[in-house]
Amino acid sequence: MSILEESGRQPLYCRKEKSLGVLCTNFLNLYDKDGITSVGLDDAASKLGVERRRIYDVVNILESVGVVARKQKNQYFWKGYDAIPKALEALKEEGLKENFCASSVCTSSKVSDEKENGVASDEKENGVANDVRTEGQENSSARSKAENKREKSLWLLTKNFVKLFLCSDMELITLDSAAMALLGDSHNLTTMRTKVRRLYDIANVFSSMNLIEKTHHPESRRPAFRWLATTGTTLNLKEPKKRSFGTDITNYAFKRNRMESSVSGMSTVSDNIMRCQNQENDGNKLKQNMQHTSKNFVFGPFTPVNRSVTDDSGNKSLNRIQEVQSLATTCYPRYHNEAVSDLFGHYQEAWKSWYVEVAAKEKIRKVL
DNA sequence: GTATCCCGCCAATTG
DNA sequence: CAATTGGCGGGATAC
Repeated sequence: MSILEESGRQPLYCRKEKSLGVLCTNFLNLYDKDGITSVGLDDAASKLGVERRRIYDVVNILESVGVVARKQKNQYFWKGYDAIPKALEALKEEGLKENFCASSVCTSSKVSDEKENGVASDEKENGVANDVRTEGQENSSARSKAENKREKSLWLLTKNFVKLFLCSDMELITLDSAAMALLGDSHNLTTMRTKVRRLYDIANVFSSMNLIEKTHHPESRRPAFRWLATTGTTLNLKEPKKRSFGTDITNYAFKRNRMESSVSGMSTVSDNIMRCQNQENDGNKLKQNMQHTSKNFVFGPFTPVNRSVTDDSGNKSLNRIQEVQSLATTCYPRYHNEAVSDLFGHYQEAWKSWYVEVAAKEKIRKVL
């Protein structure tokens, strides 16, 4: 009931609550339990209250890091956090080996386009004799087609994004530079935009998992991301961020249309409200009564990793260091100086293409 | 303004 | 053919 009441005043639609990051967190919370071995897409979609399309996004990204693995249509294996270290290790190796760092021989910084073939025995784990690997001798046509699509997939993009962090010594990477690097050739604006959009998606879920963290590039002040999980022995991620906004894991809410709650269109709204309240689904609602301290609210994926709350499983003291460290950059003082920003604006374009290119190129190559 | 990035159309794949 | 997958980018939000 309260929801209805409140609806009169509040936005009624909050983009942040619908972010992939939040969805990912919920997804993780929902399946990170003992006994879980597989994930059904339909199940996930309904339990989390989102459209199937979104589940694909999350799952594809998570698959790149080993958290889940494709089993069959509509079904994924649940590997959990424990599978992450291994997956990252594999990605790193894979990235170091193949072209990844060496690639920048020519002037155009290209890293991507790796044909993802050759050795391609990228089976994360043993076992799992799997998917469409119709061995045999014939594979040229059928294979290339499938691969072709696979090449643009979120799955691959994610892997490459990770490799960027793992294989280069760049601590800070802007999505633009990442897009640039992972684009390879076509530098046209639209392609870039699309790629960046995807990277935002990926960055979102990674942020929610604390694999990366958003900051700002020291000088340029441009938003950039920093890799948090140390590839070494122990990953210090574990524990995705707590759920935000109450206890409801479902993501039912109003669509983008804000619509004035005063007039028509009420049908859909109330409909949603109904479901929102119910959240009936099963008994496995992970309840975590968030204390609404307005301070500990974890609003979206991009909030600086906040210490706060006495975390249940206190096995993450490792984070502290990095958190403190990042604080410096995170809390970078922001000042709006007309002249400066204006001047900067003029250089922005040049800077964008210049810096991005140089940074990506130089840095990546340096590793080898 | 700029940075983010949700949403869902619709094409490609699968079954 | 229907159902699954999942590119893609328009345009709404957040800051």
